[in-house]
Amino acid sequence: MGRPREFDTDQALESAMRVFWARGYEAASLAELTAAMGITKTSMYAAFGNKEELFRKALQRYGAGPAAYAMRALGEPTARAVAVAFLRGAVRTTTPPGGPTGCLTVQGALASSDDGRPVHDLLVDWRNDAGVRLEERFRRAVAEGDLPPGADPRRLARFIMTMGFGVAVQAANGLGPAELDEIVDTALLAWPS
Amino acid sequence: MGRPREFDTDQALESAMRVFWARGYEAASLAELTAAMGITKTSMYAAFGNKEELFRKALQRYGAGPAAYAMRALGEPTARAVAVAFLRGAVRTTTPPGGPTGCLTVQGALASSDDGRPVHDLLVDWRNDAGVRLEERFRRAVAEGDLPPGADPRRLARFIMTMGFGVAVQAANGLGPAELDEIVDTALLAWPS
DNA sequence: ACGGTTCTGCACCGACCGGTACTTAACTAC
DNA sequence: GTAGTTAAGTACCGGTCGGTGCAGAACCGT
Repeated sequence: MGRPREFDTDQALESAMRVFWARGYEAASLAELTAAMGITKTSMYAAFGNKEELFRKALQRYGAGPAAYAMRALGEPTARAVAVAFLRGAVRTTTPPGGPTGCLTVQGALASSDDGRPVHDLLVDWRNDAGVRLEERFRRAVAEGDLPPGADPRRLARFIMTMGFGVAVQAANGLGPAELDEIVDTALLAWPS
Repeated sequence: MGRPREFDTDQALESAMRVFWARGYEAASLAELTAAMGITKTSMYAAFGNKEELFRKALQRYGAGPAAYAMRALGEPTARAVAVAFLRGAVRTTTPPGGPTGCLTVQGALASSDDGRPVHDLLVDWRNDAGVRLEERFRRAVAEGDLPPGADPRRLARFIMTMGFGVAVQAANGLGPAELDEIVDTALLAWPS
């Protein structure tokens, strides 16, 4: 009951996510966010709480959308296939045809003022969690004989994550998917046979 | 002639560089910068011009100091030694015992508002230039027979740069030098024999 | 001693920051 | 029709942003 909302919250959140993606958390002003969302500040606060909450929800949406490749990659049958799917996914997501380059979780708040500390820490945790999940998947691969017995799952996971972060920076640097795929091919030469 | 300056510009610039390093360009406020430099805003403007000029000079100092490892690495005798020196240097610089973690050129302005665009572009150029110099060094290595004839210098340079950027993000994520060195060791398995 | 020059410290500028109080509009239940 | 509820729009809040005008202080050459 009450007056119905005149905008689509999913759509507005998608727009906000793109602004955060392009600008980072702190540099994305409420004025630019709400302009992109097509609503007023008042409506944003009523619907999402505040700027930080809006970012948290945008990050959630990012994880379920553009960054879903990371979870999907874990489902690949072999450790090598997981690594390949993960890095190819990173390349695609960081170089979308009609969207911001780079990775929201990397450029969202790599460095920040004291005010942005909560979001900074949130993203640190997000990135580390992704590494832990990759590590667990590789540990399973060792148990399944899919990786050599001497392989170090944690080390391999960190290596793949590091490449992913590097790809995100290179994408922000202007490299395209073809060039990034080449880099990924080179990196995969390090993968244990 | 005129009243002599009461502070050491080099020392003040060093302090400013550290603040930019920890906060990034836009999130570093003039208040925090000048507090760290031990001078007033007026003195800063008189000595360095404005915030953007201060950053440019801090970046120059960063290149000549903490990031000098990059230029130094180019002087190594073999391509492999260059790659090793470059990545080990990146690890050391992004995890200083008593300084900010990560890399100033990466977290300085990966994403920014419109106001920060000039600095953003400056850092993009800085990072790309580093890659080009590495590429030129590897091209020379191919000519000298130091790398296999089929090796692709550009691709190898981009791979090493990507690892360097990834290391910078992992350092900001909290990883220490020992863990980062492990990651570098893993990456170097991809290096052509 | 004195004019010229440069640096310092304080107060202040307009603009924008994230966030909100309040009025009005649009709906539902009765 | 009317009371209750929620959304939308405007106008505003104190605080901070990068940047500056101005007066006085510290030096130089003469």
